[in-house]
Amino acid sequence: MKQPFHPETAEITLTGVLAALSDPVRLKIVAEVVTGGERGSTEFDCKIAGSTLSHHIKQLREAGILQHRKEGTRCFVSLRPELEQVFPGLLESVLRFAPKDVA
Amino acid sequence: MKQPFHPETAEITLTGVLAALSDPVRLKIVAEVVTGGERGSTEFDCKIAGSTLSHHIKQLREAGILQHRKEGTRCFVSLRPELEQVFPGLLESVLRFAPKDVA
DNA sequence: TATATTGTTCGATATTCGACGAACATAGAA
DNA sequence: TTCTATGTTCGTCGAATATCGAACAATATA
Repeated sequence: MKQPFHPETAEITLTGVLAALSDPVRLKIVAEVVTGGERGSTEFDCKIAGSTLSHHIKQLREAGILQHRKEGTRCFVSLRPELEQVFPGLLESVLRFAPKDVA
Repeated sequence: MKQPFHPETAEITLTGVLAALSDPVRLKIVAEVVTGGERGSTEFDCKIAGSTLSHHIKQLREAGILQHRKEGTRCFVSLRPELEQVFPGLLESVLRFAPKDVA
């Protein structure tokens, strides 16, 4: 059960986080995880190919925004708690305006 | 004295703003403008070519973050006030962490 | 008018990104 | 072991991005 790579907390950068959030699909994923907690990676209703979804989740994981846990054949993503310590309040400030793009 | 193109307020998007801010050079420019008000475009101490600087300023302008004013042979950029109306508090929340990348 | 200053635009190059399908890997089920 | 479900990785494509130098445009000044 090899778990996916996550960067160190010290490697989380502001520009990296902003770049990861600057995509509507990824913003939607983050918004769902923030409001609903951990989600299986099939539960996001994006009309994109599975490989593309995997790509976006990887971007969010490597930016330090998401945790990614494998369990059996399933994958679960949740918000990475260190993000709030590194950039307290940032995510909330951004997601407050998310519906403008995600809806 | 043709003035450069600025998008309509309604065209300012969250993802567009985040993408524009997800670059260290641009983040630095915005930070300087926010703290120091209007600046001549030669006053940013970035060690990049003038054409590249022009490109970055264009990105920020087209994202709705900066105003761009030409006066004679000089150019002056300042924060676009509509940004605060569209996404109140967003810029402050981001720039609070800017030194981590800009310094 | 001629020259200098200041930015912008253009062309070239290299990189990255978002998207897809196909192939692969892993783990559980039959 | 064989099959099935679930994701990941790979290869590829076109589009976008970052960077530079060179050429250009506009304005002020000599």
